[in-house]
Amino acid sequence: MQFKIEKKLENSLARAGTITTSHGVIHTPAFVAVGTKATVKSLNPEQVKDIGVEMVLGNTYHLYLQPGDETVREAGGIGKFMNWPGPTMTDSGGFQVFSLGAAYGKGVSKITTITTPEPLLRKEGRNSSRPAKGEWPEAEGVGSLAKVDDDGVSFKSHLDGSIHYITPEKSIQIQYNLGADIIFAFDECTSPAEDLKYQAEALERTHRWAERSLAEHQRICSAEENIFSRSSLTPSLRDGTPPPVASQKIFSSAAKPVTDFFERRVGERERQGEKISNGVAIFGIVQGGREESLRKKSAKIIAKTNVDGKYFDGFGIGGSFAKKDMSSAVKWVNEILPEDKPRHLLGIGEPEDLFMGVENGVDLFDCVAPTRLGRNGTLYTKSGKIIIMNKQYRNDYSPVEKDCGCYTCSPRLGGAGYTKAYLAHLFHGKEMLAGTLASIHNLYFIVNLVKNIRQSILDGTFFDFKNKFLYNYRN
RNA sequence: GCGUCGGUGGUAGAGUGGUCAAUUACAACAGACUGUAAAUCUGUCGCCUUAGGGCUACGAAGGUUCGAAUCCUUCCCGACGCA
Repeated sequence: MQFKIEKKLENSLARAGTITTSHGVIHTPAFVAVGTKATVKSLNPEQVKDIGVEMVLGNTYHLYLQPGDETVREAGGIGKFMNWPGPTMTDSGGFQVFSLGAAYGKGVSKITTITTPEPLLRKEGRNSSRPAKGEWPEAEGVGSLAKVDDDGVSFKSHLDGSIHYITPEKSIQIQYNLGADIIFAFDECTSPAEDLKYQAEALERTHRWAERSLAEHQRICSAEENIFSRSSLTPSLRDGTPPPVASQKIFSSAAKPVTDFFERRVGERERQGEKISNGVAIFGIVQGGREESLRKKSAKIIAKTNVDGKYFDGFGIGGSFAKKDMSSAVKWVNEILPEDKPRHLLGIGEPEDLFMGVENGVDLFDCVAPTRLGRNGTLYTKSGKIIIMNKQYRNDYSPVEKDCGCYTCSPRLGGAGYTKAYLAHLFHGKEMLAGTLASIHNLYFIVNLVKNIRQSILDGTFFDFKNKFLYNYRN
């Protein structure tokens, strides 16, 4: 992976650049489509591509549970598996520590209104030792499906109740099997309801896990280099016989031929003439809640974390934010992180947040909002969000947005394109097409917004564009 | 014509003397959703209201009762059976 900055915007941290991976180029700032279970919900890859998406984000935890990372590896990696030819990244499962753990059943999410510790929301007795095999400590968190200890996280599968233990090493191993271009270190996303003491403890843990993630990444990719580099690729391996001992440790089902997959990757890298020591880039994740000292400390530590001189290739900024805390947290962090590496603001992507993030030095975003809102009947427009099921749209025969270039809004087949009345009808009728057309529009809206933001950086018109857009958007 | 069963809020359908303005589902209306346990979830859903309550309601009209959607009588309507 390579990151190049094309232009920096004066009087801000904003920059426009490119990330090059063996599967293609991402023009940053960019919005990454979320495809948790190796699918951008309701869309096929061609639709995703036509929308203008340049990278898709899968999830370690979800794909590990179903269909299993081994299956994805055998399929040739997440991109090949889902028939998406472009760049991919996988989240480490760190967010599920939060969403299935501290946040479980509490109505707390990425964005909250909580800005002070709320003891009532905290679980009792957490941070104890790892549960014994086959046991789930119900008493320690009512209904919670994730439990953190210093070594890793116990998850109780939401699919079948089975218990799984994921460590930083395990997360990286799974992510290697998933085979994305960019992977993330395993982290703990904390709830803002936790007190400062817990935030600090969790942060220390995240930092230790960052180093362990990086070390495991190094271990695997150097093993991969040894085993699969051209010079050492032995004839027996080409036949698909089991790889040597070193890789058997890495891949539990070593009997299966894995050579094709790696040969393909090696070949691809060589064809592109890239001098990359490994095809997989790893991003470290900065946490620290809303506390300035913790955020800055985290940025410093993650930035300088290295294993044998190998540093993180980029950075994720994680956490559950109160809206008003987000810009300051992002700014604190990006002022410290090395300028020459990409930063990904994890899970954030409302229009206002995109401007805020870019202005404060963010290069990559991902967010479930466009697809989830779309499926649930809320559509982005330049003058704010609309709920398409509302009565007023039942007989509105105009497109969602007149000058929108998305498939849903554009004239097709000699007609005028889809109308609000038609979308309202599809939603009221619970038709599958509803979610698809709405997701296309919303994803296009957000992806295109970020593209326009990028262009405004190149043109030097960022602040003008921002002010005009937000004025209209907020009515 | 005789007999049987039934008529409940926009719909379906519970309730069969007081805890019933009436379970529930659907529809309707409004809202939420930010590294996806989400094609999900929440609220409202007779009328009025100074939000405590007031008023009108379970086909219609009478009646029994302290009290009726619930029991009785007559009528109207529907389904089925027999003529």
